[in-house]
Amino acid sequence: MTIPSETGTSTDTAREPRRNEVLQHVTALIGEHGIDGMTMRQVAHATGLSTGTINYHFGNKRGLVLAALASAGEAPEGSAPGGSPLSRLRRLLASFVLDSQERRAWWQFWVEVAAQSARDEELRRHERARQTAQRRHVEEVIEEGIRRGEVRADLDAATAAEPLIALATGLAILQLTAPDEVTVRRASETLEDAVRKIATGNAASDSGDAPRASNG
Amino acid sequence: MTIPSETGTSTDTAREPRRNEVLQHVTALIGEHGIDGMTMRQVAHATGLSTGTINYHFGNKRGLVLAALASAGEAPEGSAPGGSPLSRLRRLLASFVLDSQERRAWWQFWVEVAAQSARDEELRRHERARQTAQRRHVEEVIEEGIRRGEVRADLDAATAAEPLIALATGLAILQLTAPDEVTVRRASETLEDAVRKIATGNAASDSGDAPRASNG
Amino acid sequence: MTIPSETGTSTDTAREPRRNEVLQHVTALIGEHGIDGMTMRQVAHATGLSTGTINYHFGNKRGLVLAALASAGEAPEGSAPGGSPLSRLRRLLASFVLDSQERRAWWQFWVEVAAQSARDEELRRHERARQTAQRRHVEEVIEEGIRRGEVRADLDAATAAEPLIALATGLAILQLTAPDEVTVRRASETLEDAVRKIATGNAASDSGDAPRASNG
Amino acid sequence: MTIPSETGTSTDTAREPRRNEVLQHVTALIGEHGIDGMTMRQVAHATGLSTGTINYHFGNKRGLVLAALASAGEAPEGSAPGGSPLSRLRRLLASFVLDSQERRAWWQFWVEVAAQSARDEELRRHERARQTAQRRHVEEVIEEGIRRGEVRADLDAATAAEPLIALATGLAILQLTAPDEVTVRRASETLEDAVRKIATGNAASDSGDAPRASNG
DNA sequence: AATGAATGAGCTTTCATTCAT
DNA sequence: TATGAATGAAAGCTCATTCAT
Repeated sequence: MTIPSETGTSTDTAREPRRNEVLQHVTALIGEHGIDGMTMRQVAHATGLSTGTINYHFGNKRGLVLAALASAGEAPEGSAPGGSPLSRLRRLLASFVLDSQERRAWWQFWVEVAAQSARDEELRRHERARQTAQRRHVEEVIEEGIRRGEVRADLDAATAAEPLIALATGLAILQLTAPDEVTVRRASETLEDAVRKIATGNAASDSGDAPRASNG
Repeated sequence: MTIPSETGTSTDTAREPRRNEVLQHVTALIGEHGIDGMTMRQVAHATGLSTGTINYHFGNKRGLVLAALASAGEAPEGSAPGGSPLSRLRRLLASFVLDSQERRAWWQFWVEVAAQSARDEELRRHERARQTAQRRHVEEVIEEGIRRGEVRADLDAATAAEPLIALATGLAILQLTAPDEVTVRRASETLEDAVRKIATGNAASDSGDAPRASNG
Repeated sequence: MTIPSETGTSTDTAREPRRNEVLQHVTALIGEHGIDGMTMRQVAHATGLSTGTINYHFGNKRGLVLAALASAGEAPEGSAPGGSPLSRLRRLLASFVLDSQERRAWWQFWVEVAAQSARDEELRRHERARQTAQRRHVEEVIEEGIRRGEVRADLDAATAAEPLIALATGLAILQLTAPDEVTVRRASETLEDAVRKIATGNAASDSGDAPRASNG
Repeated sequence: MTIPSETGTSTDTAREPRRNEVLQHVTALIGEHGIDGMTMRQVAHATGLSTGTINYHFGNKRGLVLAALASAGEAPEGSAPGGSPLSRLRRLLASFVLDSQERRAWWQFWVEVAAQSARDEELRRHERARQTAQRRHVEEVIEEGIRRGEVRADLDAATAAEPLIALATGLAILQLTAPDEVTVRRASETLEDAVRKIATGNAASDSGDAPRASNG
């Protein structure tokens, strides 16, 4: 509750540095135990607060989870600004590669939210908003890539973004289920390949032939 | 009691028609409430049995979920045999399009299992086995497609299958989060497009603009 | 149930060799898990029968326990006949020394029955009967010992038996709680000492001074 | 709330008068129904608390039983100080005479613990500690009796204590199994007799016929 | 704002017992 | 006789939530 109104950013408020700290613990705990599996006591213990205090500030468990979802936003380092469109796209897609504990933890959290979203209207709204924002972001990057000549001009940004994200998402889940190095590396290569396929070759390293063609 | 005569697909439909009936209820209930959210009492009520009986046959809730996962196998109508390789591939990918309540229910079940798998070794093994079988199936279909000239010969079946499934999986989740007609139709088109891109055009309709112009 | 009427002994019947086998398993299981802790399934598994069969023959769990109590009678080797009165007494008291797994198991069974008896009228009757029989047995042995001049003539058999058994019983429980060699040896010595104190010295090995006096 | 001012005996009566109240109920309930027979709901009902509260404070049923065992310590009025050594010994042994409902209840609790101890390492440790403390107490009383000339000087306190307690324990169980006045009176007399046998006659009444005539 | 003891509904699981075969 | 699937009451325990302090 009590979302401060006057401070600027929505992610980290001046008067409530504690709040985000709590929500980060919640995100981690959900990734570790699932939404239903996470208990208020675990949150209390992790944050050093009491269950009473947690409920006092977030109303109830649902409010806490919702707040965590709103706060967790997107995968770490997913949308750092700067660089050419293609390099930004690569960086964004790199956040779908589970090569660090941090990334893996975030995706565990996400898949839990996705599962719950399938049967919870409000959660679904949150998650859909996140996806929409992400898709728009990719669209804009692609559009700018086209303007700069880094991306093939025959592409439609509005059509190309969604499959790209879907592919990345599918690969993320695959890595969640098969958490070995080979799977992670293959996912990374597949995503690089996907970028290569939409690139003109003017700014990207490769424009070669078939994706890793290796047959007779 | 009644020993089914014609089916030879499932693991043990032999003398336990009741068993599979229970597991179908479990699959549905997990899709509806999540694994943690499903209660043994719900299962008992849905099946018309008592909780004692459920536990008598499946050991405990975990055993029940595991059995359901093993039984749920794959998305409905996912791998019906017959037809040309490309049409079989289309049919398989069509099971990732959530255009019926049955499909949607199955994918709700699946995403729940995927979430739980991220933190449960045994579930992960099950799910990984399912994915591996699915990938092999797609690989074989593509290989046969290549042999028959329906699929581009420059493709490597072993490499092409995984991204295809990942794309489809990502789209399935997208449809779960945004369960509207537009999203479903777009997912369907994206998958058809993906098939078109690997087809030669001899057997399937072609839109001509392959991601990159086919090379020598 | 169905106690055969025509066969001779009450302990082992001609037509039902199985019955006593079952009850021995029950005795062992009670010693291992307690009365409440023992389950009908354990009995079924141990005997190779089904729970239905067990209940068919003994009515219910209570009947089974009662039958086991009646059958278990006394500590193993407790009342083998033969030998002089004093040696028979020593042999009987030796059954209170937990120097074998068999004895220890029996006493675990017994203490469980004793605990339950404290709040179960019928069990109490059984146990009291066993104690009475045991006391009479000791009384008779002492009386014969007096007649033969092996036991001090100033003793009253009716008064001396009970404390002797009580001492032995108390020591048995002590050994149950402290199952180490020292405690067992000390119990054995204490009982030998008790026998020595009632003996005249004519037939027993010792009539020495204070019981293990070792001070000053 | 109310911090007791004069008692300093128990472990933690400090700021938890409620705790001991609960444990007394537990002791009584175990005596009445046995450890397995006592339910958490019974405890909740008897104490006026909820099962959640009981588990909140004691962790689980096992923790509750263990706490009760630690708290129950010894038989009521067993070790009140004051008086001559022999009178203190008599008073202590009197706690093995089940002539009041309170005593009987305590011994029912105890025999239940003894039974459970036979197959529970931790319970056994508790019970053994209680027995050791009790034996030491008796040893000290006997030693002081010897110093004061009330107890025969040829006795070894370290050796005499254990049989005395074993005898008393065996009699207590006997009274549990045969809860009639005669048995109780006989137990009382047997114990008085045992005291007489170790007394010199200077301070206590003596029947003169020590088990064996005192030697030079 | 913060606490944590207290709650009680509701969960999974066990188990003696029944009964159609 | 013998079976074992089925039962359902009841157990121990968990946990989000409340509330007096």
